[in-house]
Amino acid sequence: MRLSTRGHYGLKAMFDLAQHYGTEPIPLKSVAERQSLSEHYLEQLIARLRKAGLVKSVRGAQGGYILAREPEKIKVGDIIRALEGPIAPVECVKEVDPKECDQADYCISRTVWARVRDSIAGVLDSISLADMCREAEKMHQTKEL
Amino acid sequence: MRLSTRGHYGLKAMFDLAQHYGTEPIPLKSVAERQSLSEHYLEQLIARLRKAGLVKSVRGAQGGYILAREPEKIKVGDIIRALEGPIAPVECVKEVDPKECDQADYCISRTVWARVRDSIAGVLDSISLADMCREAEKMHQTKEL
DNA sequence: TTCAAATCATACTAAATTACTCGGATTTCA
DNA sequence: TGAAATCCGAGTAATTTAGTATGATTTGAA
Repeated sequence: MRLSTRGHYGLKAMFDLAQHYGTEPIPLKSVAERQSLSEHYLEQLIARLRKAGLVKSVRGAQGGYILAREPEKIKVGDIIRALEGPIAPVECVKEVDPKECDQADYCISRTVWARVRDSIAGVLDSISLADMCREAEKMHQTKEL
Repeated sequence: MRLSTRGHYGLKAMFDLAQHYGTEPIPLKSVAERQSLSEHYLEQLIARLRKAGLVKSVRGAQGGYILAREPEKIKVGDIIRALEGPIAPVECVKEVDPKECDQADYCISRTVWARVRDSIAGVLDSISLADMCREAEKMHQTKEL
């Protein structure tokens, strides 16, 4: 029941972009450094995020990446689906285009996995990048007291 | 965010044993046939379940497997943990012995994954094999009307 | 007593996936 | 014109997955 590093690193990168939202484009190199990730590997991840319409790129010198919309309107679920595909603990309850087996109608374990899927999606779709930024701010303040 | 077939098949097998609970030991061969699974592969899965104390084995002819306790007292979470290890979308929020990175204290994405983990565990630990048997019964009745 | 049905144990393996690296082409600001 | 950046595709070592193969051991029943 593991996420790959794609989702793991990708969320970190998007959170980093969210924390710099509203300024100039952020080069991947700086994201990679701050988050301690491989820049080349991040390139591949951000390509998926770009194709999913979650970030915009600015090419050339002084270029970089920007969130395609406000942090409030990007949910963690959007990011994870873009990087890892539809949420599904098992193939037969994939959010889109599930491959159901012949016994799907009678399969009780399938209903268990559907509940797990909904529970995961519920959490991921309830948290926005803006929520994460607010939590970071709160944590920072608590630390300073 | 996928479960391996270990958890997937393992739950099916345990559900099969639950449906036959209270009778004689059930040979793996019949479980494998009913659930359309490889018997040899199931052997490996059930070995883990036995080591985890969830099933008891009876060796020799007329032998087989029995749930180690009532279906009411075996949760899906017990089965999944025995087969897949501690529940954790990412390494740093493993239920036991998590490998936290240096920034764990400040890492906001980590708190996201902790919430996902708790949500998954909440669902899995709320469903017992007995619940699944009742649901199967209900489904069967509905179908007959 | 012997046979067959079963569990138990270990080793092997093909295929897929993961988590990258590498090399270079292209774009664009200064 | 050069440096900083994105963009693109290929390659790859390591790991995991999903089994298969082989055989030893146990035990109830004919």
